[in-house]
Amino acid sequence: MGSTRTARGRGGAPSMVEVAALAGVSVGTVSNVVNHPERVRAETIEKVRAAIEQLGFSRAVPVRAARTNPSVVEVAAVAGVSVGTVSNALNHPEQVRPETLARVRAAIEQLGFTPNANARSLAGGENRTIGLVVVDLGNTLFVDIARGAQREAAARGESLLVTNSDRDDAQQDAHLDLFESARVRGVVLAPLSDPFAGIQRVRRHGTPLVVVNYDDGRQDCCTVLVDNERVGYLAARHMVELGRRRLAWVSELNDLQPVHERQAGVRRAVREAGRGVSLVELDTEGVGENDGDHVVEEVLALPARRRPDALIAVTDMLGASVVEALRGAGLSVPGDIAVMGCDHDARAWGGAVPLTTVRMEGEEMGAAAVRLLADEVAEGVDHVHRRVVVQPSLLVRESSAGRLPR
Amino acid sequence: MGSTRTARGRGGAPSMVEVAALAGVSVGTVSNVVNHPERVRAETIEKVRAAIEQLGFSRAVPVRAARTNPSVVEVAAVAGVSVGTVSNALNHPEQVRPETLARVRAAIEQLGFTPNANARSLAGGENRTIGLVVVDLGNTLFVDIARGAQREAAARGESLLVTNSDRDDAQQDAHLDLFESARVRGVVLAPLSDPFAGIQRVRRHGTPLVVVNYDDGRQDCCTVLVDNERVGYLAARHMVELGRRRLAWVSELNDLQPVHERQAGVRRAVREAGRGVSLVELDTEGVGENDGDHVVEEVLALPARRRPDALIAVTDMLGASVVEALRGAGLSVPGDIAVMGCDHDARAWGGAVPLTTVRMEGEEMGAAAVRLLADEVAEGVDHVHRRVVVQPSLLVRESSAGRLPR
DNA sequence: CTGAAAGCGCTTACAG
DNA sequence: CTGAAAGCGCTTACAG
Repeated sequence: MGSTRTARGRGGAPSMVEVAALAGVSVGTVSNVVNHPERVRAETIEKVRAAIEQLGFSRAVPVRAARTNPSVVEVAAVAGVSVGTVSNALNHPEQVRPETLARVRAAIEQLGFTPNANARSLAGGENRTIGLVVVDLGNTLFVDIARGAQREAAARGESLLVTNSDRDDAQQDAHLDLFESARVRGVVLAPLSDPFAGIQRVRRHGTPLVVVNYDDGRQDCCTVLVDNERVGYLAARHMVELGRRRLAWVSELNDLQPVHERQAGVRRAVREAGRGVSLVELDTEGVGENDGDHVVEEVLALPARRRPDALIAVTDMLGASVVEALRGAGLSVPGDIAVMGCDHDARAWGGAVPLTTVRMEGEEMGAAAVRLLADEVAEGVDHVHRRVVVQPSLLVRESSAGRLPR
Repeated sequence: MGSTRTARGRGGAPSMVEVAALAGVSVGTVSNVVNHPERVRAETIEKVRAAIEQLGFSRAVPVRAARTNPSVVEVAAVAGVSVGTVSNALNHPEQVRPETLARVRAAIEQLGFTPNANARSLAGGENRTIGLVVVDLGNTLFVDIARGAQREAAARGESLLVTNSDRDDAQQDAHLDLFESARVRGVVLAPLSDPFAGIQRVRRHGTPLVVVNYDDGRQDCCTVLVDNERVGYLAARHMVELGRRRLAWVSELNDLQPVHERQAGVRRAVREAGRGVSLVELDTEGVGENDGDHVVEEVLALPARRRPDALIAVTDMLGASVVEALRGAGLSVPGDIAVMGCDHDARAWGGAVPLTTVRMEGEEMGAAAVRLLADEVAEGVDHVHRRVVVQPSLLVRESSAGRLPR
């Protein structure tokens, strides 16, 4: 990348690298001459100082230094040992004599040596980094998953690298390949849609993989799931406990597993509530997450005695959109109709009425995923895939319970 | 890692690797025999089939395959070319004859070859990944920064790896070292506190670095900042425009730059508003982000004619806490006192009254950082550090403007 | 257009 | 406890 430049101007000041080249010594030696001349033979000092003189070298704050990293070879030279010993000092310090260790560590410190992880990995050293591919960092659930995974990884002395596929299948694949090509220890995937192809992609190389928040039903990897049936159950039970009697389930009509499961939970709660409580299912095809107006039209079209007094939306986004539409139609929330969502999604939190929701325990999910991955790594070929199901919890806010007294 | 196992049981079914070993051929050849026997010499087919027979090998879904990646050597063998040509097919396809290219690509496909990025990087190949170290993914601002950075990186064909230091200096350092050791193209740092040491840490290796959301005043790297003076200015002007006359600035008394700047902006807006508008500054030492009670005590202790009708808190967290405390004291928000925060922080969004705030454009900040980094990489030693200042924007909600009609 | 060879920076047996 | 040597999987000149 060429030479160094001082902060003061564009002088093109020479770097230690150039001095070393001119003097025919290593950069470590030049550094020693500058910082610790007592460690260097008089003859070498003279040679280096001549080079310094000739090039007009002076230590300066570089604006943008050439990119350069000392290697084990230079560390070994400065410490006066072989590269094998440097490597041992790094990886098996207990096998190195304390004094030798101290000398190596001093050299590392002095040179600012940061081992090249690529070389280390290539040579068969241990890799303690995990990759997490997340479908959408804009959704709170996945941010929570990332945070939980990060904490668990840190607690285990591993590093977590996060990648956001931004709801794009091609990017998701690219990120899986990226982690595979980096030969990370394992991958956690929170996918957009059925991750079958992605799983195959990782699995064919035998890389440990855990899938979060998607049950493909094939059991071909460890999985962390939310109990979505319970999500719906908690929601409907909440409305019943508030005294609501005519519940409505609002969702897009589609094949997504979580949607079906939540719906099943709602039905179960209504069934358990007995005679006085009824359920209307407003699951229309093509209702997007911002189609509250559309939903409200349907609601208002119902005969008065069938009109619901509680709406449960499959997601917070849809719930928030429904709240706005109801208020736009002159109805009060929750006075006329209580509303809630599911998901605990921050994108839905800007509305006028704080939205009741069912929260999935994202941090716990992320932590569980890292634990499963660690087990898979540890167990090797004896590993048997497991699934962890995390329980959701209710979060009551104004849209169902009204403004809280305090 | 040992042998493969079928999904059906613990039979210890043999893998292609073992077949290859027994037959004395490459895995690629075994694969060819199984999938494309027409490509293999009759003699070899016989040898491999004998091995398959002897080991009882059958293609099966492995529960957990041994970890194995084909290398360029195997690709070369299958394609019938040299490894140099495989490399050229990968990196300089225009230099390879179309038919050769096709053969190499077929081999890559067939073997499921994913190049080892570590080896590639070591050998001097190009590295297109950027590292982002973020202080706290729990804070919306940094999630937005990550998303913006990720989009800009993707648009440029680069991969962004995100790491969460979780408000821990030691982890921040570890992550900087992690990216340095991986020899990423460059690093973006959204630091916890003064990043001077961290900057040195990266800079000494000449690695391109951009700092986001912290101005250390030293100009020793590219920086992306929010105009915090304007944050305060927008907040105070908003209150004035709503007709509020006695503003209060609420913050912890400390040395943080953003705090001072926001305060300065508030003062300017009040000054510009002229005679009718006054400002009280409630900046008490030791007021934490949840000390709303404490703040409200101070407010209520003021003589009636000096009691503020608008509170501007330095952060959303403090603002939300103040809202709760005011409501607890029997005051209405914004009826008696309008309140707002600064930061657009999702952690503060659970309260009963949606909080007006000033939003920092996190996505824009992240994107700008990646652009600066790309410039620094492209410009090499001719690079001169720049700073980008992003403008904040007002987000009006109920806590200042009252419930919106629709 | 293709191949043989050197080398990137490490780690790991293996001698000593 | 330490050193010399081989090798990890690539890319890059350099010959052909």
